[in-house]
Amino acid sequence: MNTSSAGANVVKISFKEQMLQAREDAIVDTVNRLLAEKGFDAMTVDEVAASVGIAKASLYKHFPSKEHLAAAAMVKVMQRAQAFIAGLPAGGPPLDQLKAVARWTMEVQLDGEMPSLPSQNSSLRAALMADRNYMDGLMDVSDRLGAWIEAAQANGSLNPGLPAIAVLYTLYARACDPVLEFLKAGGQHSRDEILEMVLSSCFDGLNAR
Amino acid sequence: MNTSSAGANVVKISFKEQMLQAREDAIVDTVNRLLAEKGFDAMTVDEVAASVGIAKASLYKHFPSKEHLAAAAMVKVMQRAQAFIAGLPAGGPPLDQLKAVARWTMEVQLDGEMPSLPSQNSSLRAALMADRNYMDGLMDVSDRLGAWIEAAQANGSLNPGLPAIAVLYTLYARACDPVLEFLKAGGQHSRDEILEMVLSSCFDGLNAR
DNA sequence: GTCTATAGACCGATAGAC
DNA sequence: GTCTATCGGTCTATAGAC
Repeated sequence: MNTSSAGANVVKISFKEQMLQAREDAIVDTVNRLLAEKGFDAMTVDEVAASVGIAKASLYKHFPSKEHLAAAAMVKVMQRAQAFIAGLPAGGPPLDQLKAVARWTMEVQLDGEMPSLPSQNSSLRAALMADRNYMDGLMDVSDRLGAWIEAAQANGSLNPGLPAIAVLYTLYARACDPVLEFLKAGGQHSRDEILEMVLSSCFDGLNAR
Repeated sequence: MNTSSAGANVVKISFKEQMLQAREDAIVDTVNRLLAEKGFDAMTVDEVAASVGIAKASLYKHFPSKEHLAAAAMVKVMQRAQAFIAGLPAGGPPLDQLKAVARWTMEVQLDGEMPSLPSQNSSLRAALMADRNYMDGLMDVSDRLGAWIEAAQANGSLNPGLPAIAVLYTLYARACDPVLEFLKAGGQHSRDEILEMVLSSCFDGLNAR
């Protein structure tokens, strides 16, 4: 095998992989949208295949089960979160960083891009816990948020009476806060107003200050 | 028909109805527990029948569909909420009343007695909206909470910058706040500590005061 | 003997999986 | 495109109350 044919081979493999990757991206995007729209249980694999425009059998060439499809969508969202966090201007007040992340999370949900998974489904939980990419992303995000939480508590901007883990969970919970969809469905407030209200109730609380 | 036979008839009917009512209560309690444990989609009608200890066909003598089973469970929870609200000492500070209701809601969830329904399921939504008892209960509770919210905002204890509807939704959302289950699963905090933390983050906010 | 309610087999639809 | 499992919902034979 000479250099030129080897080169062609390399290009061909790369191209093929690129196609596979592109289709996988299309699948994951579709799954992500369907998960956000209808939730895991209501989403069917047939629907995914039809929506992507490929045969159901082809889906199973990429992902071995419905759970793995959902896990792939979660991985992608987690990577988006990591990218957002990495893109934040470093050195800002930790409280502002936390607020920015909370706001971003809610924006993703309002935009219909946040997969909604049943927290009780055990097979799904197992698939997520077994997914290295997901768990690594989760750990990474948790570490970064945890550091900001502790820094914000240390500098007196965040309530030091709450355990950091409780604060972390409270921030994560904004990703599936039903208040957002309720207010959106009410139609009485703009997207920005909704974001401000929920962000305020989260950080400032319901009490008067 | 003479008086004595009429009397016997009345007693007999009453007894029969009592049996039916007792079984219906058993069904609703079982449904409530299963809904809290596994959610609507994962709960099967066969499972309900087996758990109650009756035949599935007998279930359908009481409730015409799975959705109506869930609606019945929701009605019962709503009635419990109404009873709790009615039992609150009248005349207290409205903010305290709201906190008491929020705490009660979270206790119900922590005790595994809060049905978890998918908010996206349209047939379930339709069944709930069509259920007079449920809607009446929801309106009643919303009216009472709404009055307290406005009173608390008027007396300066609750942030008047938030629309009352946003406050109401935020309180309702405590009934399905995943932070409770996360903290409980963590095992690092007692039930009371968890309640205090979430209640504090809800009313006082995450920020330092 | 009649009548109701039950138990449990059964059906059609649909999902995931291959 | 097929296969199998499972689910919501129905049907029928029967047991027991009266």
